Amino acid sequence: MLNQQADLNRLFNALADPARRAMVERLSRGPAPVSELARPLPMSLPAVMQHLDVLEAAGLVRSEKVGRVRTCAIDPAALSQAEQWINARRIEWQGRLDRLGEYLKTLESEGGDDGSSH
Amino acid sequence: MLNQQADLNRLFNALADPARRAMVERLSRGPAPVSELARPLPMSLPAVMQHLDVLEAAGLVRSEKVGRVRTCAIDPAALSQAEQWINARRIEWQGRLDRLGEYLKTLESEGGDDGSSH
DNA sequence: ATGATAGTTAGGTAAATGCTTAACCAACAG
DNA sequence: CTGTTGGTTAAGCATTTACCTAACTATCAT
Repeated sequence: MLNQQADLNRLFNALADPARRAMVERLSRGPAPVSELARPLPMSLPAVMQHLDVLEAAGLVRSEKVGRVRTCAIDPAALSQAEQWINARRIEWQGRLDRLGEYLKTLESEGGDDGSSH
Repeated sequence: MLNQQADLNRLFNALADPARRAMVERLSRGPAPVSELARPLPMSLPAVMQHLDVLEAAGLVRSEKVGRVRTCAIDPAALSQAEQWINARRIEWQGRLDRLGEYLKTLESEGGDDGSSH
């Protein structure tokens, strides 16, 4: 899917803000109402709402309103998407370094040359 | 360190752009000069340079200029910092869900009640 | 019904982002 | 020396972002 890209945009972008990360950190320890997410943050409630919108659009958080309180919770699936992208990159460069290491080792054992030829 | 926060800001922010991710993906497969990073991207060279600046500021990429060509390579350490943050969150909510599961299990085994009490 | 609590909407603003073009510099090739 | 390649700097511009305040709605308690 080409929208994988858009997903990652929203995801990483959501995580790029300290207030939003703080919210995710709080929610990682359990669900919470909006006002509790807002309390430690040095900004107005409407500002927190906007951050919450970003988090929901990124799929990191879902929320439901019952009575007059909206309770928020993390959605673990989204985070693991980001993790997967990072992981894929690690595999790539690690594989490359491994192959490079192998290559250097074969050079080493293939005769007494110190490799400084040119 | 409080600057851990600033680091994560720069890191996730750097990864939030598709052009920058494309550059990182390319570099995961091996070093490349600026112009090669630029070639597949639908934008001007100066624009690519700015993205490169962002990636370097985030510590994701380092580069060195020899002659007139600047060669870029990923710096694996930075990526794993992002990974660690994500991982820490996973541990938290997973631990919580595990404890919740345990709790539900004790409720279940503690008598023939189906749990729908009140 | 009155008032407090929890959240939402609307509208505005200052700063940051992601580009652009044009001009420029340094290295190397002929 | 001249032109070309690879990169860089500068300046400008449209859009987005991250806030704010003020006003408003809906629930719940008394």
